Amino acid sequence: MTLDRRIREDIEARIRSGEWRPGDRIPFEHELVAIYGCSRGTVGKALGALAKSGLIERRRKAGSFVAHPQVHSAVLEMPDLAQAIAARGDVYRWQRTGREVAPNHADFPGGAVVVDGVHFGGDEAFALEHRFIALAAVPDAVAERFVDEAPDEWLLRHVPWTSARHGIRAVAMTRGEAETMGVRTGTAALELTRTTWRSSDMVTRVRQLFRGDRFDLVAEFHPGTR
Amino acid sequence: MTLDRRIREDIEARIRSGEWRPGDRIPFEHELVAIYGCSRGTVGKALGALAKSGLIERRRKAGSFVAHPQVHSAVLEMPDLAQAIAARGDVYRWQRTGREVAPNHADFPGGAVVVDGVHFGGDEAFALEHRFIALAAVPDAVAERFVDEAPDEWLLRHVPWTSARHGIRAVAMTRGEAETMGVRTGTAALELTRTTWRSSDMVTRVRQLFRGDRFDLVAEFHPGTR
DNA sequence: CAGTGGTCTAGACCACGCA
DNA sequence: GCGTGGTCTAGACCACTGG
Repeated sequence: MTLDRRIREDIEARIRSGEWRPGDRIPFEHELVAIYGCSRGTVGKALGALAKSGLIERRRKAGSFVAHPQVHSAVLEMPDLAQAIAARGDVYRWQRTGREVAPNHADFPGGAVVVDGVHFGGDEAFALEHRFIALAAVPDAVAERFVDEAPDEWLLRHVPWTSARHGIRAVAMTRGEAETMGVRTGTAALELTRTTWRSSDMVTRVRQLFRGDRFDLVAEFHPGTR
Repeated sequence: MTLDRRIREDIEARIRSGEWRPGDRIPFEHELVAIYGCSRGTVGKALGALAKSGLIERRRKAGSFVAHPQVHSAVLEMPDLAQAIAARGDVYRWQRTGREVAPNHADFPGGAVVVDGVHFGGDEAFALEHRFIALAAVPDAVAERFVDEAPDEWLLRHVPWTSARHGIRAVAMTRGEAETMGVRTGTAALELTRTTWRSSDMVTRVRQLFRGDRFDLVAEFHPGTR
């Protein structure tokens, strides 16, 4: 156990136990230096980590204070479909249902490849996918058929380090969607919309539709544990 | 601009631009020390932050390497209902529709308070809520009516620093739910289930139901920006 | 204006793991 | 064995800001 971590966990335990309550000032750096018999650098690193995780606030001249809790953000595990399906014990399969090139799409200067397909788990359709891939950012995509490999896996190998924005909604399936999924029209579905950038260039935009009764997302929030 | 941050952004820019690709080794600490003319501590802090954010991997004796991208987690902003509704320009209102004490609930040793209610935005029902509050962790809850104040706000003031787990699904509204929400039975709804702990004690469990067409969650993923 | 946190330095020792 | 990253030290200067 490193000292840095021990200091963090000591302080976190006092906060979680209620011994130090929101708004309370915790000991100054130089006091913690005396308590733990270490250098200021080590204490500073521990407090810095606690501040980054949102558990404390630090103010010059005033000291460090227990922050007021705000359970307003959580880490959401976005599913890798192939893995999620494999974890359920099913065999994953991608089936492309359509592909075209849109040379002039309003949202994609330089054009886009549009791919439609279905992610299967065993014999059941697990998710529908409708995807745009920007040719300006990923010119290689124009030569790719996406028959044997799903676009997400292909993109992961061809486009390094992206950022993303996800939208999550509940929608009723249209008739065509429901037919493909093998459920009744109007069945509740979880709609995941993801836009992905590399630096400031849009790389891909995808809409994935999951059966509401077969799929759920999980988000964890553990301040200080990050 | 601090030097620590400048080093981080330099390296991140080279990774995002593709100059350094996944799997590539980036310069050793002592090389970066020479490049930036600073101490090893500063370089180490910068690389440590990049590693924590998942942009690089560090291995003893081998060096630091550009990680392979994995867009599998994102920071989800969990809505504060009152704020979310206010942001839409509506007036927020909580209406309790039920409250009882369950002294012997299987999941809550020590019993629980069970609260039902509706979150309104203007005249429209925005979300339904069904909540358990563990009396073992929050004994004060037995005396609280939750008429004037919604349980989430009350809990925020009475139970500091919790961790939580969220589940997100799409469901079809039951007849009773749909009537309360003023929509047709079977309408798609976003179901948010949150369980909250303080240390290892379960504090509360809530199921919130949102109209799918009036509500969406947003999750951002920006490696290195965290 | 005095004391805090923010940042940085120039060392040090150590464990690990590749060669 | 030996070089790497992981951790820590005992200082230092500075900007900010609360009293």
